[in-house]
Amino acid sequence: MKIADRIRSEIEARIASGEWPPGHRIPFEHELVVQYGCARATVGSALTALVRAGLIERRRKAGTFVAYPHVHSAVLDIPDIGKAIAERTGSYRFDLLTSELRLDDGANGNFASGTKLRHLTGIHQGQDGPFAFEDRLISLASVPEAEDADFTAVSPSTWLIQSVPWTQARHRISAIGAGAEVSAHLAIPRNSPCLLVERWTWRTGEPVTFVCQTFRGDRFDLVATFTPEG
Amino acid sequence: MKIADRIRSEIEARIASGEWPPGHRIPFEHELVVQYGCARATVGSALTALVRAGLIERRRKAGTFVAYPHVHSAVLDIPDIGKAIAERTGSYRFDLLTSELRLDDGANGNFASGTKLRHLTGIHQGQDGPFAFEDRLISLASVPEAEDADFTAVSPSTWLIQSVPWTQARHRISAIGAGAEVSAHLAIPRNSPCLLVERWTWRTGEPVTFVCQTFRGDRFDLVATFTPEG
DNA sequence: GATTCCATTATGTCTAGACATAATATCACA
DNA sequence: TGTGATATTATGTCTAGACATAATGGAATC
Repeated sequence: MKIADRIRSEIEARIASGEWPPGHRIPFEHELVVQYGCARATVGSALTALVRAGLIERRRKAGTFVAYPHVHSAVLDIPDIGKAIAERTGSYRFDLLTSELRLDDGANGNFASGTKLRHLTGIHQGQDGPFAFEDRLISLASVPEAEDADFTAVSPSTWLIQSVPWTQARHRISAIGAGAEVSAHLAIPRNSPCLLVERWTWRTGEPVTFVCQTFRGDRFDLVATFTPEG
Repeated sequence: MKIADRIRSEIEARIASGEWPPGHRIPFEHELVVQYGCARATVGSALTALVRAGLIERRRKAGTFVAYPHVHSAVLDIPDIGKAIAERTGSYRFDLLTSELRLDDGANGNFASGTKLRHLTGIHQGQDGPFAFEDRLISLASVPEAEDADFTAVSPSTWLIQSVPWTQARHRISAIGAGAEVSAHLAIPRNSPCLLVERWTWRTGEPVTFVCQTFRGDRFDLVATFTPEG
């Protein structure tokens, strides 16, 4: 095991066990250097990792302290839906419902008004029926290749992931009742609880795609984990 | 600006713009050393940060390559519910409904059977009525102080965050219809869509608390963002 | 032609130390 | 007494280079 990792995990353990409570000053870097018999840069990299993980705080001249716990954020796995469904049910298919070209009417508020868009809708199908309904807009200004792509062969999600390197994304996760369209496509009663995931994706500040995915509430959930990132 | 940050952001920009597409080999470290006139360790730390952000991949002997974009993960803000509601509606209150001590019956599957537990239920109240219903178990083996804490004064979430440094958490997010209990407490019709957040929290591998929070679907959503962590 | 072995090469981790910066405590001076 | 200059100290960033490790391409061998 790397020296830096050993230092990090030993400090981590002391914090987790409560031996070093929040606010406690941990040994100075030069003390750790002596204790572990390594260079200061090595200690430094271990401490930097702990800062990233939110476990400690470093203050010049004062020293390094165990951080007060705060509501962190967790890492949410944004699964490749196709892969996730295939793993869960054994098979996966994307059924394209509609595909058209149109200009942004300004209703969505994030594409520049008048942007040429490809508008797609479709169903993510698992082994035993529909899993999710998808409604997607792709900016042809950012991704001109999307105008001619064949989305009956590859699902839009997969195609985009393989074709467009994106740099920023924002997700909104909420619960809604199935509307008329969704209930018909997902074969569930109207107003059944569904998980709605809306995702905006940007590349260099330019919006690339906006997608609304409506999942059957009884067949899907998201998992997020938090660990002091190792 | 730090040299390492400059290197990082310039590489980032080239990737984001598409100038260096996925699979492209970026300059060798020793070339970047010459280009930026800095030490190899500095280049290395910039590249390490880019690896963490998932933008590049380094292979010994082969070089460093722009990573193929993949559905990664996003950072989900797990809000302090009280704070979030207060910000959104202007006021917040936690109404404790029930509070009892009991032994784990093995039904939950994550506490050791027979663990002494504190079982709490209550309502998160916003300006215009109930926001969420909470059902929580706290392990008194891990947090003995919870036996005597007064949860009418401080909400359990707030109390726990301030008292117990936790190290691991797992969240499951799903959409469900309001059951009898929830619909009564949240003043919504039965089967209304709700966002269900279940959270397990551990400390040094020991389960600390398990909470089910059921949010009114029409009043709450979660936001997750992804950016190549800067 | 196929396989094994080896030198080469780029990254991975580390050392020892330099200089910068920010925060603190102390001391001199008004 | 209060204030500001100064020395001290711990972290922040960086350098120059060492040695380790893994992957690769090609040479030597079967």
